[in-house]
Amino acid sequence: MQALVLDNCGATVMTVTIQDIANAAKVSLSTVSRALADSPRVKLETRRRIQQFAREMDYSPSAIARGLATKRTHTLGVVVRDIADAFVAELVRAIDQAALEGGYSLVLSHCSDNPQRQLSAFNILRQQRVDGIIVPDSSTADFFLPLLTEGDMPVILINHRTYRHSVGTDNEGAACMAVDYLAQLGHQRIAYIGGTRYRVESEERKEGYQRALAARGLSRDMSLMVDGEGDTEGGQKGMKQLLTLPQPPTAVFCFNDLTALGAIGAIQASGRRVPDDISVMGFDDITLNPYLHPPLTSVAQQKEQIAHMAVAMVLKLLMHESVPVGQFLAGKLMPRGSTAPCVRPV
Amino acid sequence: MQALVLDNCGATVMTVTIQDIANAAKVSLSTVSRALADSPRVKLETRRRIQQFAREMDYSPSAIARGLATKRTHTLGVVVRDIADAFVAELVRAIDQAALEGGYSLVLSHCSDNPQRQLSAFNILRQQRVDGIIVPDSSTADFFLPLLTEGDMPVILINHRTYRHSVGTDNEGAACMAVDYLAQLGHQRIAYIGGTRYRVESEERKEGYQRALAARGLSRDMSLMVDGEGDTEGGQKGMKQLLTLPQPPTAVFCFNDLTALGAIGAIQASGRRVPDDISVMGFDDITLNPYLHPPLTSVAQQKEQIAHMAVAMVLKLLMHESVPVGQFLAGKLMPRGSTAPCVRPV
DNA sequence: CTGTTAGCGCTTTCAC
DNA sequence: GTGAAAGCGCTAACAG
Repeated sequence: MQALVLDNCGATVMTVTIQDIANAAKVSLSTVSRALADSPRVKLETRRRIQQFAREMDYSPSAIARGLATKRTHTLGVVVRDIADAFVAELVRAIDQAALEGGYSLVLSHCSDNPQRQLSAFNILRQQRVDGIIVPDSSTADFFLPLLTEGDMPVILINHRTYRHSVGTDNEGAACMAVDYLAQLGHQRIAYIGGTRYRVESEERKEGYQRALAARGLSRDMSLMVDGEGDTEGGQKGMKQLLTLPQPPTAVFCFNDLTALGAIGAIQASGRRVPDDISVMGFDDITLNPYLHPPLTSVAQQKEQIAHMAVAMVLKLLMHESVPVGQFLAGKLMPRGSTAPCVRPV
Repeated sequence: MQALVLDNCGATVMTVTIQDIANAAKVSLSTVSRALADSPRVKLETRRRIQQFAREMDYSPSAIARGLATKRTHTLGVVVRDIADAFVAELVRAIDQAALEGGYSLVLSHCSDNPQRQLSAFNILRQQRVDGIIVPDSSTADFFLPLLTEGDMPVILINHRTYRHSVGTDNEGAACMAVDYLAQLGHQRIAYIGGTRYRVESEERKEGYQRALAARGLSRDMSLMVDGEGDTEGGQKGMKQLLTLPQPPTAVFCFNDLTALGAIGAIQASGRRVPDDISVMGFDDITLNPYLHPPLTSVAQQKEQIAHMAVAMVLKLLMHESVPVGQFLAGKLMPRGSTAPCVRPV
């Protein structure tokens, strides 16, 4: 191994540095630095030679030293309440992909529902000197907003329209489309189970829900609008509440797919069937949806696009380029087996 | 704001350094360094005073500078094939928790099924100088193994028994328990849908499956052992194949929950019902299981413990302490609605 | 085209 | 108990 022969530092497990390569190639340290950056300021021949040395010596640049020198770490912080939330995970996957394309990697930080953890998540990312932060889960946004305004680190929130740097889905429009679809199926008593943990988003979807009802001339019944937390349990509770109504809904639009899953559980537990007795519809369109039983009707968010936009926006902010104002993409209706025409219209 | 008054470096957005604090407190830089590390070598009073300054000036230590100086970044790399895989996500969540407790944060890197991405995932983590790597998803292990042996970075694989630094579940034992449970329900024709992507693990679970059959005196029928890839699609395909058998199984044990979900889909598509006609059982016990319809019977892996063991092991390896040989915990049976007594024994 | 030098922000000997 | 100074591995002026 060339590398070993040339290794002039006594220690054995010492990682090879740019200096080692310089010694080996008998050039100065800065020439190596330039050569590795493929700078045209270095003669092509020496450049190749140096790169060859680097390869032979199995050189791996220290991102950390580079970060210290350039004040850019090429890392993005990602703050999630819970990576095990399917939609969040899918978003993070897309963000990682987009980040990789831009030469960035991800530092993941959980913040749970706990203010203390949220603070420590933020501090960790700050100390790690990530170049920017992406928050794919709007349920944690309320906490971060205050912290962010004072810092200079670019932060972008996904699906948090009230924040200036946000991208995501047009929640209201998408929800309206969803509910309109239920109305088209002949449903007249359509309920909404919200997701209080996602304050802003849930309100937007509720707006869309109401707009669709109004457009179809359906009356708005406050008892059909209940709260969930945005998870399976919340959906279950919300649905139970709806089932106690003198006249339960024939269709329910849920804040997200997890909520819908919980709702379906409650419906089946009450001896009713989905979609025969009650149609259920979710939001987000997690990849599991087609494999659920019944397959869950939902409205899909354009995760890949959103992730790309988010990453692009952080990078622009980083370059002090002007960024477009929040872009919110259309949702896409995904009709599946959990919804069916209303068999007993009022 | 005290901090602003004391800020003697011209620039406005300059982050405060240890030097700034030293100037403010009128002590030397090294004293500040010690004080912030709460070293007893600094007089308690000055220590407190310096810490107070740090707080007022909103000082955030640069993990990156510290890393360069100490050669410890306090970050752990996590390589996943797909974070959107529910079990992986849950494991990562637990790892993050355990890492946080040890003062570590996580760098997430996707590697997909693609050798090129796998290599780049590895290189990114190497360049980022993570202190160690945890691979929660054994499906990517085959690729990493070669890379790892030559490096000096501690790497631990979860559920990859053939590797020296591994922790996880006793796959064979857990699978045996699972199949025994099905046998107890009166099933005699029990199938296994494997997960080829998880070569080692799938073989171990298949061993357990066969051991349980043998222990119950049930004959081993090769046609009842089919392949899946370890995802929903694979489960669907595998089940379809089983349904074409002259005498299909009355119960099927699946490599994991996703596979089981796919299998259930195929069963229902064929007009049969779960568990009435065929019982289905998964593995991993993802959190969604109780909310599926029918709720999925599974065998749970002790995710939190495993994550703790994994993190503890990397840290020990890092300290050059001796590590225990692979610890593989027992699985836990989680009987739910997707399995039922066999109604038509042979 | 290449080399010299001064940091980046921190830790850590070594002196006093 | 505190300070001075070297160095971690790299980049980026500034010279030549």
